Amino acid sequence: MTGKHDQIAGSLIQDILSGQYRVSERLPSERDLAIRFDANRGAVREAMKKLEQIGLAQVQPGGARVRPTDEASLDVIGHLLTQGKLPDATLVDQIMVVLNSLISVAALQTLELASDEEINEIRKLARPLIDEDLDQGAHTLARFELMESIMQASRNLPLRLIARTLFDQVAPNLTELHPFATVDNEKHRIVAKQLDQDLEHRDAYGLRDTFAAFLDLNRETMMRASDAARLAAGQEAITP
Amino acid sequence: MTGKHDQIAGSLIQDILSGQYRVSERLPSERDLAIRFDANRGAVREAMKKLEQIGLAQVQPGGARVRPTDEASLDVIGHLLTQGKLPDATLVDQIMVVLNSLISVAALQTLELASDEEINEIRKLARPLIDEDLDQGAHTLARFELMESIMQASRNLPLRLIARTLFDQVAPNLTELHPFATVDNEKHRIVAKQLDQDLEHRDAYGLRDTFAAFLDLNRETMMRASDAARLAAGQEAITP
DNA sequence: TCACTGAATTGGTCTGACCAAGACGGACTG
DNA sequence: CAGTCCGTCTTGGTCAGACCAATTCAGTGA
Repeated sequence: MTGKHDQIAGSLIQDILSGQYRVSERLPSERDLAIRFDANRGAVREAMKKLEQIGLAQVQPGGARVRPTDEASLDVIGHLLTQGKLPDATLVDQIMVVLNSLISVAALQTLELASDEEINEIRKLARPLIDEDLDQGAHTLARFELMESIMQASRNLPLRLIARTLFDQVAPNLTELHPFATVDNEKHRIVAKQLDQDLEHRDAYGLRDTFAAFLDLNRETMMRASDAARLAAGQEAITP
Repeated sequence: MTGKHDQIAGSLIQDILSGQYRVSERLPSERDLAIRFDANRGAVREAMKKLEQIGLAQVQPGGARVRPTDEASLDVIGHLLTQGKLPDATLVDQIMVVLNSLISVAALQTLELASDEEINEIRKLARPLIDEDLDQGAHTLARFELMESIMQASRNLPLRLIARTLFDQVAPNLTELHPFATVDNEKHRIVAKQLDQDLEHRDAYGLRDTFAAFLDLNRETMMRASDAARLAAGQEAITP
């Protein structure tokens, strides 16, 4: 079960992200919030602590103040994605761009340092994309799993932490896009095959380039899904 | 003043990072910790909350357990850097690699979207590297400021958040390396000039490549500094 | 040997209280 | 009248002690 402080934090995060409070504006006092949420001040306090850690608020004796979103922690991304009913296409695209860039690094470092076993593990994850005829949801999941495995195989700790954080925040929002995703299995199959070969031959720069192609395809797919989803949402709003 | 819960959290973080507890091992109970740190359970609780948010511990009814470092949040980086007396050269290098990769993206996106004013702001930060004869510390600071400004000028939110987080965590540890840094001002001057021109002509791909060179130089400098620092520390340990 | 049960432990929440650091309004001064 | 200074009020930080529900874990019984 989600604790009370989580509910409070979630509510406050949503309030801030939806623009209820202006930047540098003072949030209600812990005591007031305790009354509003019918909770103990301790619970509110923990929620505030979370806001502070996420970087959405700066809490000091005298009062807590709202901080600008772009000075927050990476963890806001997830909340930004969740906040609207549908993930923001622009934001999703930006994330994909970042992943795209990082995966290039990961590809090089992984092939340089990874053991044969590790590489085989990665190749295993590519197999379904080559052999099987996955539906949209399973295909998307498989793609992201493959990407993540490359990231984690690199020995670069910051890289891995960033990758995992981003994946963790995107993943929950992915399911909402599944119904709208139209995956071109054939195109992906070709690229996946190439990936598999690059891995087999430990062709680092080949792998990097192939992954670039793979991710462009992926990015395209995600964008199409986002657009389709927004379109559907718009129609739904018109004819409810 | 640093609050009591911060001290407790700091102490626990150091304990965990230095391997006092094995992964998935149970931490002492909040009550025990309260006694050990001569604090109220509430304060300990806030510290535990911080550990959880950083991703170093998973706290559940029944007990808090240690989580593996590579499943933590990006914020551990700072603690990892601070933990030893000297920043770990490998880790610093890994961070540089990541920044290197991200700045390529930022360079492209910035030149595409940034206004002339913004670009002028960035160029202003490059000037000292070209015109002035900075000492080691000032030079390093100027380099990082320039990098950060490019990142922030890109409209890519996740990119900016990652960049700022990394910079924030590296910055405090930078000062310790200053005495050991040997900067080749001439080499940097040449690259900085090229950067300035690329910016002026809005040559996106040129800028990206120049930045790559700039960062390789930077990375090299950081590595040398790290090595020198460790060497000095080693000697100090031998002849105290 | 293994599944089960019950007591002890642990985190989650609550009430109520005190202190010191900031915020804020009103009086005082130029 | 504008600006400064000071006292009060609010706010976060910490503390003490208590109860509940979930988890552990040792001891029991099959």
